[in-house]
Amino acid sequence: MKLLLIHADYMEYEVKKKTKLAEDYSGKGERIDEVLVVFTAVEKEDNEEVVEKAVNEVVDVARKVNVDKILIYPYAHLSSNLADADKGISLLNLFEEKLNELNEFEVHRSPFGWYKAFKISCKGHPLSELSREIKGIEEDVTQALKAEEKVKSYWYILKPNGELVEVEKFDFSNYEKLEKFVRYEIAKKRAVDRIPPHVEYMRRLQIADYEEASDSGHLRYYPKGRLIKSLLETFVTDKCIEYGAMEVETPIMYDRNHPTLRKYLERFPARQYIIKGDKRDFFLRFAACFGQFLMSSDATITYKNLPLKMYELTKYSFRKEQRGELVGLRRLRAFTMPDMHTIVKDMEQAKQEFFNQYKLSVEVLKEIGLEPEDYEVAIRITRDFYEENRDFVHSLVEILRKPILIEMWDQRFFYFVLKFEFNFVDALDKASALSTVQIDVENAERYGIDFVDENGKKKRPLILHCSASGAIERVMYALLEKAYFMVEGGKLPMLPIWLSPTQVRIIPVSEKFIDYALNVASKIENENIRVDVDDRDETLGKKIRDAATEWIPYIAVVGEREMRENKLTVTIRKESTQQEQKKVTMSIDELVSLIKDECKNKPFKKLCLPKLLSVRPTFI
RNA sequence: GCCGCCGUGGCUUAGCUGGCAGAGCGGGUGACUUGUAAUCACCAGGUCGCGGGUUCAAAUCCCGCCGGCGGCUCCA
Repeated sequence: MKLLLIHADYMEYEVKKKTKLAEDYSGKGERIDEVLVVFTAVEKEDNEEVVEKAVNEVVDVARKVNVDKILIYPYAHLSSNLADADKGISLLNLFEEKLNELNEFEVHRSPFGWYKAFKISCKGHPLSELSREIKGIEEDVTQALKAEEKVKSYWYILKPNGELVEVEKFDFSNYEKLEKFVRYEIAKKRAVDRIPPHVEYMRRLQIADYEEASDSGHLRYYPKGRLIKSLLETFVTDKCIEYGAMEVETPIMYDRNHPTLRKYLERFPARQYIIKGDKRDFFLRFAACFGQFLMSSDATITYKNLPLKMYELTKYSFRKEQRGELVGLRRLRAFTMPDMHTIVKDMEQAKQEFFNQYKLSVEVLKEIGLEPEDYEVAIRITRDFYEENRDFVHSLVEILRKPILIEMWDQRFFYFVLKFEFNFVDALDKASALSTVQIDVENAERYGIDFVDENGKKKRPLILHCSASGAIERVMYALLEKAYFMVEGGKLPMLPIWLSPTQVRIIPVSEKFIDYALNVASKIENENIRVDVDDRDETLGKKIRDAATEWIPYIAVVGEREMRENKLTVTIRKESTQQEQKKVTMSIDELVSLIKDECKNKPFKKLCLPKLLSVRPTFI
């Protein structure tokens, strides 16, 4: 809402002619002496709270300049973002009403939507001309946050035997990670003061880096990082399509004032990126929900189409997280999220899908290289839903057979009644959600999504939100943190073979063997394995060391002996320790089939760097 | 967003009670032609995060900002 306040000797206006938007009015106009004129433009985002605030402002000024008459004068020209006429009129009426309620001023209001002539005599003292811009959005945030604060959580552990115990009564002695996770969730206390291992790794391995020229939380990915990310993206996308989802693509920005999106948005306005357009303002999506829900709402869906699964890899989702919360690959403001939505006909089908997608998520993480012991399960649920679906919830614990943290609420505040997350607990004891599935009971209604049932009747479906792996960047974070745990366990850190940028490095013992090395490399390369050759003029020891610091899983040295015997001497990282390297003599074919076997059913991409190390740039 | 710590060649850093900005790695050149975690020599490379202030003099002291890390808060 925009206000222009003029303290006037008098204000005189004459009502001339209707516009299309005119409200009913039968008078001719009026003249008011010693008045505070409030030129007012009602804007799209305005609401009752904005009016309240405007009233306070106006009263404040009126008292300061000591007037007892106020004229509210609708004045569209103050804003380029006007609300529609209905809203304008109703909020102006409210404005008038609220001022009247104070019984302190004589309140006038000139008619909305008429051409009017006016004369005004501005007093010209320092307070006689003031403008005010009033926004309600900040207020919305605090309201929403207040409501959130009121939600009390009850914490339980669901044991593998199906017993539900209060968190305080659970014996954590064999569940160190779960205990850390629970403590993080409930108490949020940590006291580790150092750079997270994955941040050091992501830079040292030339995977990703901060980009100061962008906003915080937007990273750059070097060739190796891009390759890893691309493989993960392809893998998760393939898994969701295999699961039966239809891949779609939707816009990354939406009208801030779109009637359907607005409400959903207002709850979290502080975390939006806003883009100013010519006529409209836009926000950047924070997930694929908007696009897919709008698409679903326009689609013709019948019971035969259900469950209907739609998938998009959001590149990117934007969330303007608080400044102090951003860390490396763990928490970003722009991230890549596999986002699948499933439209189901009823709660039975929702539960069935929830169960299946829980299993899908376990499988996706496992194939990526994150085993069930690498993460902790949390289920968030409303008490009603739990009471009605106790057996179902308990059936979930059967899947992994490990204790689950349960957070229960007396009433539903979020859009879902049930949600699970797989949380990774890192070297600093921080927990981050990877996979998640939620049963949404609110958005089908909000977006007007429906389907036709067997009897030809329109019905409201339920919707599941599923991110089978969680954000891709966060998966990379988890893999790097996991590598750090390997170091702590006395092992050599590494990525899964299928994600290692270089899978095999060929190191010629001296310059004489470069040709042979290239020959070997091309044989391996033809088998869709990423291989490179260290042709630099360095000592063997140096080249071995460099390959090791790059976490290369297979290092093959070639020289006189290998050439003669047509074999490779391969250092296998996975089987080596910090003290001792595991060296195995094997043929090219043996090495190839070893790697092929380890990368079975995984996507492959070619090496995105020069094959020769001598011509390769360093980014960091 | 709030509080605390940090910011010196591409990287890791010394210098910080004010007085010529130093090293190692990496890079370039040359020598060496190497058998499993750093070969040797020489050379180049610095607005000391940015802006202001104090001072004869600021990487060093003060203020503001930007960025990073941690804590709080938050995580649809």
